[in-house]
Amino acid sequence: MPDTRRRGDDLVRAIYSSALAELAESSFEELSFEKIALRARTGKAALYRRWSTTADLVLDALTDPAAGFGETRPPRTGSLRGDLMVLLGGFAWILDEPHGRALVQLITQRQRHPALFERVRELVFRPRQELIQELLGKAGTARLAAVGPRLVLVAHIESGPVSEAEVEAIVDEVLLPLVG
Amino acid sequence: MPDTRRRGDDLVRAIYSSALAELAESSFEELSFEKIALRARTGKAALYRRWSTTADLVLDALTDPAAGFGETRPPRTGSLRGDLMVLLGGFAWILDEPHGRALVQLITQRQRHPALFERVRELVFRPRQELIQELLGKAGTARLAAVGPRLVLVAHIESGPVSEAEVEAIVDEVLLPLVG
DNA sequence: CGATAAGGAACGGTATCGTTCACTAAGCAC
DNA sequence: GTGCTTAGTGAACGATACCGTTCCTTATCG
Repeated sequence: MPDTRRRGDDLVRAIYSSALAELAESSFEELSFEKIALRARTGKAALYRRWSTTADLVLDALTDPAAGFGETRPPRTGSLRGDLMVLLGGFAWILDEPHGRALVQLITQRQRHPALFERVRELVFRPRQELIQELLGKAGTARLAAVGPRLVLVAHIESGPVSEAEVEAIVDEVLLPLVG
Repeated sequence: MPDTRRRGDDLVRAIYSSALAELAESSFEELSFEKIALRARTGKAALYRRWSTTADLVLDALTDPAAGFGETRPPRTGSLRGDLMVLLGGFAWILDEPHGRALVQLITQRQRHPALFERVRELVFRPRQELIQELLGKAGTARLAAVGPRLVLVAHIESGPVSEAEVEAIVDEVLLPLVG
């Protein structure tokens, strides 16, 4: 039975994954090295050797490209409506993924962990907002470009997973009328 | 030194106040009978005599009219813009009050404490949404009426207290164009 | 084979838990 | 007022869980 003990990056990625999964299921306040180590089936020592707080660990986990927040490319479907649907639909989808639910837990941490919150904003909100602002052209102020992602986010917080139909409604009833 | 020991409703209101204050400063997960009792300068026994979980306590605290979530009356300033400003401005103001910050802590509790979240929705979101929908007249769908409060809420979550100018921008750049 | 680091158990320390106790202030009946 | 009943105060309890750290064993890699 070879390869029964993970090392290095292999182990680190497993830890990241466990941390985000744990975060998605509970809350940042309830995160602990103990639970993360248990879920990753490793010892706490391996964690303390690398990080000194759960905030540091989560910060690294978010930054890791493998987490899936990396690139957000412009859709180019041909129509503004199509592009908005792809961008916001993708956002809604991510929010329901494990690592996306971890993100949702972090948005309430602005005051207590500014660095963590800022990282979330950089990884999730800013790239989408910038893309949308480009799509909207000269009509798109920063505030207007933020409306779509923000509405999707609150919809998710209030009612859970945001359906395609809901995204459609946001695009058709709010965003398009505003720029048309 | 008379009246040094509170009883009944007097004490209960002090407990409610302490619970919401404690919640505003930390998070729902970190709430404990111990902290609430300490802040209210009473014994834990007085709390356990009335509630069995912090969720029950907070639920009652929110429901208490003295908490300040009670009435939300239509503004009637004469103009749609004025009415929207009053409603959304008032909402933004509440979110920065102690009991409003307690509310913000609860909006992430939908999955773990549905009853608690539902109460928050009833007390804060629904009344404002209904009033706005009335204001908008026949042009106002439920989804459209929710846009204002939702944008104010996310603005608060992302950047802290929402200024009058920010509310003005939401009204002028988003809401009014949508119904004009 | 030797150096490194993972696995896992154990440590003492701390926090909160829910409960119980004796004490005494407050409210009520008379 | 006096006395009785109710209930808030405040401290203590043992139980439990988890904290962050350290230890020894052993797999992995060069």
